[in-house]
Amino acid sequence: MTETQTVNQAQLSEQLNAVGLRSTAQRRAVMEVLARGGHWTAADVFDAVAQDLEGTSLQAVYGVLSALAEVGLARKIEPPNSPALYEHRVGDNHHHLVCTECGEIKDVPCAVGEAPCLTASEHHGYAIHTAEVTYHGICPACRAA
Amino acid sequence: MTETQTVNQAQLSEQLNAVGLRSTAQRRAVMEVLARGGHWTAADVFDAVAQDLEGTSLQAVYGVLSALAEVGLARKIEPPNSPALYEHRVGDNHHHLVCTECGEIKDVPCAVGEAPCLTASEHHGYAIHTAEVTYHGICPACRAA
DNA sequence: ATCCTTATCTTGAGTAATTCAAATTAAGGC
DNA sequence: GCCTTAATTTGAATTACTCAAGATAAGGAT
Repeated sequence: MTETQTVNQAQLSEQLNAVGLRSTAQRRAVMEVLARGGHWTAADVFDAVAQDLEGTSLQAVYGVLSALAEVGLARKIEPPNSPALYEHRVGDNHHHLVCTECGEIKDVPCAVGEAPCLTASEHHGYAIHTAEVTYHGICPACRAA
Repeated sequence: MTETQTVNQAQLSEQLNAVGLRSTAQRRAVMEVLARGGHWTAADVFDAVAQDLEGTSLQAVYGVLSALAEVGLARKIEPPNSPALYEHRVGDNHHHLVCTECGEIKDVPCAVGEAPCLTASEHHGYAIHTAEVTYHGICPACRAA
């Protein structure tokens, strides 16, 4: 496990340096947490990070998360009625399915192969770089209730 | 103009009653504002309403907007880095184009005829009722700068 | 037309998520 | 191992929104 840790740390440092960010303990810790998969609020990440790295501040976590999102190492999603969520950015273009009752969020692969909705019919002169699809529905558990 | 006002008021009352909501001055005022088109924050609506209808509270505006959104007379959108926006619900299924620099938001008609992305490839048992597409890009003004 | 019930609005306070700013600390090139 | 500058800590502030109790007004019944 110490071995694995070390390997990860080096990989994380590389990733950070590659995008021009300094490799700090806080950033590596946040990246490790996100790498576990799933969707995390800033507070969730803070709690998880605090276990490994005592004395980290919530503000630092906010700063790290937005830095990572800015350079594309993490993805920020902002669902209705929920604080912002962050996820480890895997290269795929996946979307989100959110339950309008309980707020649960699931990943769904991009509907038709790659980026079906990436081309807006009228782009108003915008240089479009991403398209995000959010499906709203009711999850099985809430339908039952 | 008094004539037009009267007509609008009656139409608005009908729309409200049709969905089982009481027709109040505040609700009609908010509906008139939204009918002007564009995207409005709760605060924007409040400012606009306050000119016609003195003594209206911001909380009332919040209440009216969520009531209207709930019955489908208005649509709520929640863009990144911006308070929630409301727009008059026209029946079309249009989407939004948001500038990642300045936050400006444009409407775009649904890309391929009707609801191209409405069908998620994996629905995880959810009953999906809407799909929302948000395009992220840079507006002409910000590209120039 | 007036009363009565209940939805809606007002007033005032409270909260959660996030941001700002000044001082301190630590990365990484020299 | 310095030195510059980015990043973090600490503490406070702000924004967007929600909650709750009492007052008001819609709209059906009388």
